[in-house]
Order: sequence, then C-alpha cells, then structure tokens
Amino acid sequence: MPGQRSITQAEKLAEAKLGGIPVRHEQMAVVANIYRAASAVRQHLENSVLRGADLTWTAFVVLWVVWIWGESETRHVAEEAGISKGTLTGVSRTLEKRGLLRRAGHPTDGRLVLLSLTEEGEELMRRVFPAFNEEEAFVAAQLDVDECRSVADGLRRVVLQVEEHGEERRLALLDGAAPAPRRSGRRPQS
Amino acid sequence: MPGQRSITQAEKLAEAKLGGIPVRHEQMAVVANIYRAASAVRQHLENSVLRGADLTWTAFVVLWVVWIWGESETRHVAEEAGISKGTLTGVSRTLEKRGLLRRAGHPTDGRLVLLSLTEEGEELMRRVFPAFNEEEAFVAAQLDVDECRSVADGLRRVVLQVEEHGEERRLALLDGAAPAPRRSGRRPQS
DNA sequence: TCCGTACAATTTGGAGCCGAACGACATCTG
DNA sequence: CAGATGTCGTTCGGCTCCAAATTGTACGGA
Repeated sequence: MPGQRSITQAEKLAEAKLGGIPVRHEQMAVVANIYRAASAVRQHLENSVLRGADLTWTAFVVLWVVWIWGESETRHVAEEAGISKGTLTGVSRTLEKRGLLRRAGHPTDGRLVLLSLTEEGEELMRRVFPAFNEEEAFVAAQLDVDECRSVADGLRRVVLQVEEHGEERRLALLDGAAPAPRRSGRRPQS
Repeated sequence: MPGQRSITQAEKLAEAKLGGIPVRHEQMAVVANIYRAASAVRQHLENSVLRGADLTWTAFVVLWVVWIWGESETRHVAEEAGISKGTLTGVSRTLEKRGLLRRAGHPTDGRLVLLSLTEEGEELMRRVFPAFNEEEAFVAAQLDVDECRSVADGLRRVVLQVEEHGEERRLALLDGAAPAPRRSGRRPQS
C-alpha cells in the first residue's frame, strides 16, 4: 500500500499541484524513504529488543558508543551518537542512576566528564547487542549482502554530502539574512 | 571521519567485544546509515528551508500529506505522516491556529475530523515545496539518478519487511510473554 | 595576580512524541 | 429500540530533543 505505488502517485500529484514546475522525483523518493525506513526500523527495534531491556533508542545508542569506543569525553559521545550535548547530559544521568554508566571527572582538566560502562553495563550490552543485531538482520532481510552494501554506501554518501557541504549551503541559501530562530526551545536574549 | 572508516572500525571492535560471536556487518551498516542519514537530512532541511517558514519537520510533513491527498480524515493523515494520532491532534491544532489548516467535522459521521489546507496553507506549500525539493536534490547530489532509484528501492523493501512481518516477528520474539510496558507515557490501568 | 577569552558540561524553555485511558458517536443484535 | 461492541479523535503522563543561556574551569597575557 504505501510502498512504491503511493509514493509514485504522490509525486504525480505534487507535480500537478505545482502546475508543471518540475519535481526531482528520484531525489524526493530517496529522502522520503530514508525517513520512512528510519522510523520503521527504530520502532521495530524499540518494540522488540529494547523495550525488554527497558532502554530507549537513544539510551541504547549512547551505551553502544561508549561500549565500542571505551571511556570517552561526553562531547565525543554526543557527536558520535548524533544527539546534542544537552540531551546527553540527561540520558547519561539516567543511565548512571540505573548503574549502567559511570561518569568521572577528567583527572587534569576539570571541565571534562568521562563516560564509561560499569560491569553491569558491559553485561547488558553483551546480552542485548546480539539480539539487536539479529533484528537489524531481520529488517534488512529483503536485501542480499551486496544490496546491503550498496544501500549503505549510498546513504553514507548522503551523510557525507550534508556533513561536508551542508553548512556552506545553508549560508548560501540565507545569503547573509538572519538565521531565523527556532520556534521551540529557549528564546534568544529577550 | 565518521564515514566508511569509523563504521567499519566500530564493527571490528564490536566483534572483538563479543569474543568471536559473529556480527551481521552489512545489515548493521544498513541500519546505522539509515539512521545517520535520516538525522542529517532532517537537520539540514529544518535548518535551511523549514526554519525560514517557521515550520518543524513534522508540521511540514502533515501539511504535505494534506496538500497532496486533499481533505482527509485525521487517522489517514497520521498514518501517512508516520506519527501517532495523539501527536497529530497537537500539531494540527497548532497549524490551525496559524491559519494554515482547517479542521472540519464530517457531515454524516460525527466521530471524524477532516483536515484540509486553507488558501494561505496552499500558498505556503506552493512557495515552500519547491525549495524543499531543491534541498532534497542537494542532499542526494552525490548519487546519480539510477543510484537514487536503487537506494530508494532498497529502503522501500526495508519498510515493507517491517510493515508486513514486524508485528508477527515481535510476537514470536516475546513468545507469549508480557509485552513489556513502555517506560514513559500514561500508565496502564491503575 | 587579575583579566579576558575559550571552551567544557549543565540548566532551562518550549515543542515533539508515543500510547493508555477516555468520551463521543456509530453500528450491530436481540 | 436499548444495550453491547467497535471505532473515532482527544486528553494526559512521562520522556526525548534541541539550542540558548548559564555556570564552571583552563589558560593566555598584562
């Protein structure tokens, strides 16, 4: 139902709405499906393995990053996990309360906080990650290994494009104009 | 930096952590990159075109769905936009307050609410969508049209796999056990 | 030693988001 | 035509998230 057909139809309707102004169909389909897939995958993983371990997606990602990279400074963890520093403060404190994560001050630089897993956290990851990876395999079950590689590679190029040229592009678009404040969140100045 | 290399490295570290238990690398890479790409794309679009129009991602998606499909019942809009009914209630009311969306009762079935764009909403979409689509093209600029098609197709298969077999899979995994309540949200019963 | 600057994490404000419970309405059944 | 059952959208509780403002620490030069 909302697969190939409805997306194609949506594109045609969009074109009609624009009175002949051309739409970049393929690029539109990539973005739309990236987002659909991300939601579907996240929801499946949260409702299968993560809920049983009482972890949110973000909490799992944070644990995973620290597990893989070992003791790390919070800003690196936030960057790698794809969340803001502010969010990480809350998440890491929750995980600390649950005894999965340790937060320690840096020995010489008092501004830094180092995150590492507790033994309990390590155990959890040894138990949960294999199940998580099983479900990753499940969601990708309609793709063979080569297709996985090529999809992953295409997505990597999207990420790189944004990381390398996104900032510059945004500046060019605004062209010196005010960056436009965010609707939500704390108000600037006032 | 966090491109091909660091992901591959992460996978090796993960395997080491598991003491030889095999990891499904390619499937893991697909999931990881779907999520990274979704975040990157959303952030870029929010910070470029959407912020200027004072729209969040979700608000834009809702407007887009109603624009494309015309007057629609809320549950269909929620489904198509990939958000819960409860979220849609809030978002649609915000958009109504801003004069972009109309909420009307169904003429014969009093339970339903129909959403449609106001003239102002239509104008906004005619103005914003082309810019949005331009940025979709920008984020996909490293992919040629064929690659776009094949990535989109691969992602579509992921979405279908979850939509068609996800529920069944989750039930099989829990195997009759309690579905494990969500940590957040309103508590059952009590 | 005392600034000023730089950069760290944290706090804070506002919106998003899910899913259980709820109330309103529709429809089926006897 | 009443009650049971089902299906809407809405409400509500708790958590997630971002980014501005804030707080705290480091370190360079006067």
